[in-house]
Amino acid sequence: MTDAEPRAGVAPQPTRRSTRSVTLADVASLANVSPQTVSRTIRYPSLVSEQTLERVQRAISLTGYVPNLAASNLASNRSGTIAAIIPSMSGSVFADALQGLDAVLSPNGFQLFVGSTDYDLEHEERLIRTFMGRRPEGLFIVGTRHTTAIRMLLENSGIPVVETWNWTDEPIDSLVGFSNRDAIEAIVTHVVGKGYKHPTFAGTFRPDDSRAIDRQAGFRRAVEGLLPGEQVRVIDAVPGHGDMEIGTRLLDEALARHPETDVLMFSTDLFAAGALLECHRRGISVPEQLAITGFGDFEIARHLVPPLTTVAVPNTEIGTTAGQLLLDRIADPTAEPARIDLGFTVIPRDSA
Amino acid sequence: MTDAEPRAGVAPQPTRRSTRSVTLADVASLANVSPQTVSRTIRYPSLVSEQTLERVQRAISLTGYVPNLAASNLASNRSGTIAAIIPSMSGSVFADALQGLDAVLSPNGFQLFVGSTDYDLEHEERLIRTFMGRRPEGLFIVGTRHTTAIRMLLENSGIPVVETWNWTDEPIDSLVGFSNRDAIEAIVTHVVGKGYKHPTFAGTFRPDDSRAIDRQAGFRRAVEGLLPGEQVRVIDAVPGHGDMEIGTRLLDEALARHPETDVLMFSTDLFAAGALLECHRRGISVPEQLAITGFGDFEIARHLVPPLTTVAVPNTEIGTTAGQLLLDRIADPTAEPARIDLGFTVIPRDSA
DNA sequence: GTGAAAGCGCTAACAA
DNA sequence: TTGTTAGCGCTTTCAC
Repeated sequence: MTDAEPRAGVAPQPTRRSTRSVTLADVASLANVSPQTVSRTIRYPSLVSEQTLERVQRAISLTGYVPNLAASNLASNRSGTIAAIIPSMSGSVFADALQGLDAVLSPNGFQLFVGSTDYDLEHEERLIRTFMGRRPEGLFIVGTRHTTAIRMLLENSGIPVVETWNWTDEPIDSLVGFSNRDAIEAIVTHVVGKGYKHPTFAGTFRPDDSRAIDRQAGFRRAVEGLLPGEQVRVIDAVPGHGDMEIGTRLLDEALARHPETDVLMFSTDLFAAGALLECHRRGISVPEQLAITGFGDFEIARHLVPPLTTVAVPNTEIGTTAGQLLLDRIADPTAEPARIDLGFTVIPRDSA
Repeated sequence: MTDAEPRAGVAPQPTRRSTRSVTLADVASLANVSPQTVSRTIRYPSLVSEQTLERVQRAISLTGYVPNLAASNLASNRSGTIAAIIPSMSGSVFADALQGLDAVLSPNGFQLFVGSTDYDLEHEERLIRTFMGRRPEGLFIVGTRHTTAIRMLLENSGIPVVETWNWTDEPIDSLVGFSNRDAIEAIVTHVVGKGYKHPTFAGTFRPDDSRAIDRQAGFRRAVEGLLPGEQVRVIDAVPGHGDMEIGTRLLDEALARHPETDVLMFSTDLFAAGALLECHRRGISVPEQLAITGFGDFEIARHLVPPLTTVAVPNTEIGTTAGQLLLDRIADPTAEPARIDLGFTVIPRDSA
């Protein structure tokens, strides 16, 4: 017997290691059917005979078979995934939208890939490029401002894309959001109607955070329209650890730089809450000495003393609506892209 | 010319449609190199000649090639994914951990699959089964209680698993957490040391939320040990919309059922915040008439008036530590599983 | 109702 | 430094 002769009864060396996990073929040979029949049993149980069904199911549970979705994906050209791109995971608003998205998608068999851009469009671009490698069947993204490369990539991707949380006349594909600008304009209109004459707007304005920037623009437009001649006062702070902490810093700065302010309007409820609680501590009475408003209608807004005047926005609904839209367009790729304005609601409370 | 003879110059009909997207082979033929060289150029640029590198990179950008990771996964038996299983996406604590996890994983080329169990172990089981089909290279999971089927599945999965946010002597594999029981015991010890004699514990206690249940157990043990003869008062509420709202309901019930309470201890800061703000509204002075404590050291805790006595737990650090652990064990599968107790810190403030 | 053959797009292993 | 070959585990297509 020479080396060249394979020994009888011994399988030839495989040219590469397998995953060593249970495969369709293993289940098939245990159940004495073809691999194809196992696949059918799993995906279309009604197409196989009852006897086969039973045999295969027993083989599956005996072997602990877990289908390899990468192989399935490759063969079927369907990934069963949706990519979700958000600015940040912490901070509840986007998490709420994700929860809504997942609630709609997961019962329909889609899994969610999540990535955060940290409010950075370059980072967003890298993230999306990587994610596209998974061939997601749909994409959920916060914001309507993107690099031109990403715009092109997504326009040509052939999958449904839902931009969210902003409003634009030129979405890449579908859009589920509201106008942050109009929302701030509405709350400014509300407080001006209440008699306030010297509003100051306060927030953090990262260059790539178009929602915050839209809000600032809304403030500017509202003041110019409603209080002609009035200075447009905007205060910003660098983002840091702790939103309420930022609120107290913004309060400090507003008091120092614009003591004439009669209503301090924040770009989120968390800043407003920090400032309002700081007012308590300093004995500044709200709204008598200084009125305060927020944005977002977080739960804390209605529990604060006094409760916070703010704008409610549809966090969770953005996720569920976008999810449903993606499902519809995956089911029927000829469906038209949609533009859904979920709007906002000014919530008048006692802080202004 | 018979039917059997292929016509000269005409490729045989493909037996199935391709994905119709750009492939390695397309790039290769454009660059006049073999597919393997394209693969190498992408993955190990230093192994190809400068000239080839340039040619291939030009071909890639010309074609807009995006590698198909499902194919890569299948061929290499490496998915580049980590699965993360959390009870809920909304509510910042787990989102913070996810953020930490992603911060460590994503620079190392891993993508995160996220699923939420809604505090339901059966749901968790279904979720994990589905996720395993993606062949994640590691698994991050909140909690140490799982169905026995899942325990077995994960023990035999061959991938590193990190359980988090609890403490146990029998983890499936690695563990990064702290003892919720000890944490509550510590804060009870603190308030008893301050002279309080009639503590009541309040929270929501879902059967599958072992963290909340551990906290309740810690309270019981502490009271029995420190205040012999004292009744162990626990109030629960059904989970609902709005944590602060739950806090006000729990306050109501504590006042009604246990008026002797001198310190009301909540299982999370959010409940405590809701109750504390409700006390303001009702003119109940804190801590004079009623002391209040929380759990978690959320940002709001130090901004409340009076600031909230609570227990700080390492939310984000759980994510980063678990992520590092997963990376280490993926790099070196022979490494020992680790058990890391990140501990907690009682934060004495003025609310108790 | 079931099976055989081919191939999805990539990488491992080996050869040159 | 580069190319060739043989799969990874599944689904599609088509035949029976």
